[in-house]
Amino acid sequence: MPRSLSKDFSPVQLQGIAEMFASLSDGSRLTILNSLRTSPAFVSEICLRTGLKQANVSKQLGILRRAGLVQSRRQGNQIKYSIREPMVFDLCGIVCRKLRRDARQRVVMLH
Amino acid sequence: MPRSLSKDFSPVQLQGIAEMFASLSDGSRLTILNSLRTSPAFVSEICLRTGLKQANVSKQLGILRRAGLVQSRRQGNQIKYSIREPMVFDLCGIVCRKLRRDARQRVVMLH
DNA sequence: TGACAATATTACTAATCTGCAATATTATCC
DNA sequence: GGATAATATTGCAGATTAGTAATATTGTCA
Repeated sequence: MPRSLSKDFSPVQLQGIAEMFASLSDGSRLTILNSLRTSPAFVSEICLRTGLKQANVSKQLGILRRAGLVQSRRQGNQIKYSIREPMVFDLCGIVCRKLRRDARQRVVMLH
Repeated sequence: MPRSLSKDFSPVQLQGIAEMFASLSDGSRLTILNSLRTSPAFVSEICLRTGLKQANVSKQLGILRRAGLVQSRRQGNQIKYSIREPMVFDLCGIVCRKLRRDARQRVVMLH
């Protein structure tokens, strides 16, 4: 079905979508997601991988979990986080390609 | 190529991606984009379609334009805005499907 | 040129958000 | 139980944001 014929999003949908994008609109949170891409990790490991402070990592993980983007499971003393929604990397890929397109075009415009 | 083998995003890329998501993280802006989906429109038409105030629409259009999501072209007295990046609706679609999945799963969990 | 219409910008308030230090919670081990 | 380690939460300062009213800009037409 061509895009032009697909249905509009409802106000409720748009609000939900906006909130999901808000969860993804912070560099630290994307860094954390990216660090979980290779493999699940404990909070302390995420701190090491990203260089972010523990309190900050916990806070951002809470936001990501409430958004349904990561999941956690206790393992003894520690809590292991993992990606719950791999589609987030699809989103990032789409955006990243767009950013590259824009950058390339900006180069051309200067010639 | 399986996702697990694709390359990480660089810090610079992640920051850019986060900023793009930030542009999309507001209900009014998504409403404006959605209103432009059917057809390009003048600012005054966007106000009518969305019910948003003129100053607000202009402000949000500025953010969307700076993000490279819409483009504008003057037509006499008015300025016509149009979608510059249809991929934004792909993003919304992906997120929307995820929200539906989550909602459905929440229903199941209550049984 | 002057009046008018369409859009952009500015200044502002209220609300929200990030990162941090300090503290609380939870589980393990002795 | 008490000490310790891992994680979560709280309170806070500084920065950012959305929406608004008022004002500035830009183009059209007489």
